[in-house]
Amino acid sequence: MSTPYTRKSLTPDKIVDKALEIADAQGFEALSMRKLAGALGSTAMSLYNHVANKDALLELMLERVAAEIVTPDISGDWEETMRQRAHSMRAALLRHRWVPPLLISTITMGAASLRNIDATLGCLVTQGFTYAQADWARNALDSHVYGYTLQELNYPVSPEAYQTAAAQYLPMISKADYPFMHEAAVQIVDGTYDGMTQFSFGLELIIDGLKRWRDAP
Amino acid sequence: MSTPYTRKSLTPDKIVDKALEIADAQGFEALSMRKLAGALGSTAMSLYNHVANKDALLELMLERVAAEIVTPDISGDWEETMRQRAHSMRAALLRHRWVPPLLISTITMGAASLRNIDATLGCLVTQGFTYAQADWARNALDSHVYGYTLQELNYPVSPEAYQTAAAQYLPMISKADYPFMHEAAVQIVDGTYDGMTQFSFGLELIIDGLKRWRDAP
DNA sequence: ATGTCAAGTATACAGCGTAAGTCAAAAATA
DNA sequence: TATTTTTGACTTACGCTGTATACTTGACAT
Repeated sequence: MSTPYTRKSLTPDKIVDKALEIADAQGFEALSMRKLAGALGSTAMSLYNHVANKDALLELMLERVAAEIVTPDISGDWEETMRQRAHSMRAALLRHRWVPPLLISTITMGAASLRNIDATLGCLVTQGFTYAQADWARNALDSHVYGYTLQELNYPVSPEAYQTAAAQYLPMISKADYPFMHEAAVQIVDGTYDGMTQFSFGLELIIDGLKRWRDAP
Repeated sequence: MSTPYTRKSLTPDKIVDKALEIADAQGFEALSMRKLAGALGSTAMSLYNHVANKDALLELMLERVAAEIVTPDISGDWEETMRQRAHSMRAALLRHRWVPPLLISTITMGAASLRNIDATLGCLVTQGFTYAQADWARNALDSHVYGYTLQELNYPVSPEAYQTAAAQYLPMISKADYPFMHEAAVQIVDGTYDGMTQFSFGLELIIDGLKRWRDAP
């Protein structure tokens, strides 16, 4: 009855595995059905026996990524729990750079996402937040994660290279047109400022504000 | 005298105009070079006499959007200025829903973007922030704008329909699997919570935190 | 009047997602 | 065991995409 197929050389799992591998390594635009099939030693149309279409495949991929995010411990200290969740979200987005652009066009309402949201609300609600407050808090925290990571991914220079990059670009930043950016670049070159924005800065700002809000709404 | 078409009927400006029109109305994936040319009464290849390629067109489009954002008044009160800038950024992103997905893949370093960033730094720096602080502050504020709008655009239900949508989906949110989301939905249905997250909430959280940080770093 | 140059157009190519149809192997049934 | 049914893989084909190449045409300077 439930004897496993020996002929199934392709399975949804294997397909999603390879799709993630390709997207992570070569970017999302490099992921075509033909290429994916080729990497699996098969042909494009064979994939459609296991995956409805490319959008469905995408949703499976996003669900995998969602599963990588730490599920909040409902009884854990909310501040530390939210911190960990935010950092693991950022890590997942950086690991899979192709995800952020898709977060808009694709509504991800898979089990992993829902479970995570539920646990997040749960953690906050059991520690003094109302449901409305918990929803707002999660929204504000997630906004920071998404927005910060978006900017981080967009940034053309790697953190180690800020100083040399600033030195290189400095002559191109017209002091007349962009006086403040120019001065900022100068400060990065001379070491006054290392040029690194920090994920934790905004995160702690928000956590701190949430704490204050909960205690004195 | 009038020939069937007058020379130079196409200009970069006209092309970008129409491209924005199509993308705003029908989404980004609906914008193809052939379709765009057709809407301009021309053919696809004609566009290439005025625009290097589709990516270059995109950059022009993004630059137009960037120009819609309020340029901070350097001598204005920083709190109010940042508030206005954030709101106008969000408005621009909502007006052009196709933008956010592209913010990652396309580095926008056009004049309008640079001018805005420069003015933002300037406003903060002239009011007591160091350059490093100003950079962090801008980054945190922009993170909120991008992240919040991203979630807002992704959300499948319009704000007016939250209550009816919650009532509709309630039976589908398993109380066993997602107890907290279930309760949240209940509270939206019974009116305890209107289900609306608010852009200003997170924004004020951050502004408040920045103020505190500047005064006691 | 003629030559030059820029703008418009036609054709073509490689790639895409995927609908439709074919075929052979595995599973179910007899 | 023999036969039927189901299913996964494959081939072909269609309409779409961005754009390279080559050709034509209109406008203007000499």
